[in-house]
Amino acid sequence: MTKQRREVYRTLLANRDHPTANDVFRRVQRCMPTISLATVYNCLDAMAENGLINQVNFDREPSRFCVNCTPHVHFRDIGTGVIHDIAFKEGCQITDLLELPEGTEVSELELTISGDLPAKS
Amino acid sequence: MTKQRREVYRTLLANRDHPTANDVFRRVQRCMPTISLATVYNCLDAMAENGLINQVNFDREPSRFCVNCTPHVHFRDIGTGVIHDIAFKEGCQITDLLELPEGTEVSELELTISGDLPAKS
DNA sequence: CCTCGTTTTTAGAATTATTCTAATTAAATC
DNA sequence: GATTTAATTAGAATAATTCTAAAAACGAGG
Repeated sequence: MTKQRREVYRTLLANRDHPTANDVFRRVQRCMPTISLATVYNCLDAMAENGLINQVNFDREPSRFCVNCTPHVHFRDIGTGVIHDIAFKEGCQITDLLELPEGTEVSELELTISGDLPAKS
Repeated sequence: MTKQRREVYRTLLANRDHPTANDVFRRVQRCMPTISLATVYNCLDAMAENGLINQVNFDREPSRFCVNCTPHVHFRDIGTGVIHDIAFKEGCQITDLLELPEGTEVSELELTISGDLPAKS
């Protein structure tokens, strides 16, 4: 654990809006002007490998990062562009819905959804 | 519909192994040596927009393309690297498992899984 | 608290998938 | 068949990410 990693993590916690690596870089720079973009990538990758954060990919867009460690999926509201974390209903296992061979071991699962939220009433 | 688009589509149908744009380019070149990579991207994008094919994204890897138009998800076997199409069980709706606000309209949904298939017995 | 071996950071260059541009060619419509 | 429109081409441009090599920071023993 280095100063840089702590600061990157602190920044992610401070604003849980699914920033890109570049967003994180610009935010961390405010407190730590000498940090480099490569370090931010390095920190994010290291944290993602250790399951501390999640890497979120929408199509060909730049990766985003998410500190929410509870099981959830990502929903992009097409109207606003905002990405929302969506939890599973109680006791639901996505893999139960799939025709996976008996005994398959799932190590990564990423579900991303785009759509429109209902208009506010 | 142009010669190039027909050929790109024919190539995808001939080998349903989730090729990248570059893979498709190299395959189409064998029959049509003057085709350009930009055209392959153009054709793939056009077909994906019209729902004729699917664009498949695993993390930060190059996009892959899939001619399977039935609803399904993608499973990468970590051992072999092969991507398998996995169907849903009868009558299953993934969005039923999620805490989505009543009335949410889903327009895109992508589910990718990595893991290990059971050893053959 | 000093040293040694290891890991991380840094700046900048390199890579690579993808997109853009402008000119040419092909398709479709009348 | 002429004309309008859209697609193709080659190559340059872009942008996210990764790599490189050197310097700095870390952490475990002593």
